[in-house]
Amino acid sequence: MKKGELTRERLLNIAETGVLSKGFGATSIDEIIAEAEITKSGFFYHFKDKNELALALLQRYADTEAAIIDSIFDRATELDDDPLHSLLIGLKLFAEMLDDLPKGHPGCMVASICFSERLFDDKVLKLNRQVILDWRVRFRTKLEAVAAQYPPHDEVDMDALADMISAVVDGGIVLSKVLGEPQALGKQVMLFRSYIAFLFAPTNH
Amino acid sequence: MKKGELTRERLLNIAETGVLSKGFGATSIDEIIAEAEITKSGFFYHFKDKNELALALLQRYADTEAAIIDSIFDRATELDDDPLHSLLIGLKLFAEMLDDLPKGHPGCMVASICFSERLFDDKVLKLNRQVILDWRVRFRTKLEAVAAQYPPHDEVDMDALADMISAVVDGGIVLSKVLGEPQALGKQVMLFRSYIAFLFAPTNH
DNA sequence: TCAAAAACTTGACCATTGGTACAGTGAATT
DNA sequence: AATTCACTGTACCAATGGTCAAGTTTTTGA
Repeated sequence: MKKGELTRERLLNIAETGVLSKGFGATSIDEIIAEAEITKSGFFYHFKDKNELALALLQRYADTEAAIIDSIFDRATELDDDPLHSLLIGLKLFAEMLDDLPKGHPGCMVASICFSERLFDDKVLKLNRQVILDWRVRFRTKLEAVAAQYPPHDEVDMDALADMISAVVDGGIVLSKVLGEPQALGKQVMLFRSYIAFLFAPTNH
Repeated sequence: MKKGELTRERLLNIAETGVLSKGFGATSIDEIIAEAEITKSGFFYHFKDKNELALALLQRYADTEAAIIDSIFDRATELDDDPLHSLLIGLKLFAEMLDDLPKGHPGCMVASICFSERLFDDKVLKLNRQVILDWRVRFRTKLEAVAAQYPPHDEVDMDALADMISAVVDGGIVLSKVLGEPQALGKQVMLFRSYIAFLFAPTNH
């Protein structure tokens, strides 16, 4: 890796910690450059403004979260290849992973941007939307595989159901942060899992 | 009502619109005073700083939201006094109300403060926590009444289940805002309702 | 109706923040 | 050896959140 890329990564790491814990506005460029031991001009050499920083931060965040989710659900499929069981196992592994995070989930970049003060430009907002849509596709696929084998016991909009995991995670993060109870997030995911179990429960006849 | 209180209300109204749509940081005092046609000193006569503004905003928001929820669920109990049916009716009325909001839900003040840039003082954070806990109590009471009559088909933590409505609403607001789909919120509430229906479904034997 | 209190205005000032502009420099790459 | 990369340094700008002191008008209660 080149030297510039290393500095860029360092800046992103520092910025990410700040943004997720305090929000975008509270994370000043002055603060970032002080910690990174670089000058302001150096910072703007890498990111032409805060929009570009947000874009890079969001992209990186989305990629790493997607990788984590994929590895968890791949593992779940290894353990049981039935779509319903694998989904339920995946959700449990996911909840356990969230519970095991020592300081709780660091925060959701999507929600941080959503509630952020400075209005970002279209590029950032579009990417934010895309991240949610990617999660929708990711879970919709799994849900459809489940539904094909286990007909749901309620008429549900599959997109909305797929979105529910995003909603529960984001809502759970708000709960955890506001209540100061890191385990709150994992519990919410387990409740969502409980819903999935009911919705697709095999009919014993 | 005294004149000062009227001005204070006007300031709160303007600030609320700004904060819920753009976040705290993007809602500048200059902007608020311009719209209210008052001077900066006039503003600081009413609120000594942004913390006090946040406090007043959050308190008012929590009070009005609580009143809305209570009136919806009171109405639901009028329609059916069975705890389960009344809860399900209430959730449906709630979802419909959310769908009927012309511009979608204006946003959650709790989440806005949670993700807000400027770090608020302890008073604000404590009140934010209290608002979530009030919702917990409000729904826990209803859920316990349901559980007493209809034993749940899964071992669930009642506090977490009560918190789930907060999580789903906050998460749903994020979804609605990021996707630009105001109906997303109501759909999430309906999915939560679907879960409640499964969880407490009467056993037909 | 009159004095006191409430509800402001005027205006000066300050630190922080995001950002721009531009000239210059040492190290790495080609 | 030339060029590009990855910065530093300095100077500057507007907006924002706030503070302070002093003065003025408006309301209100006795």
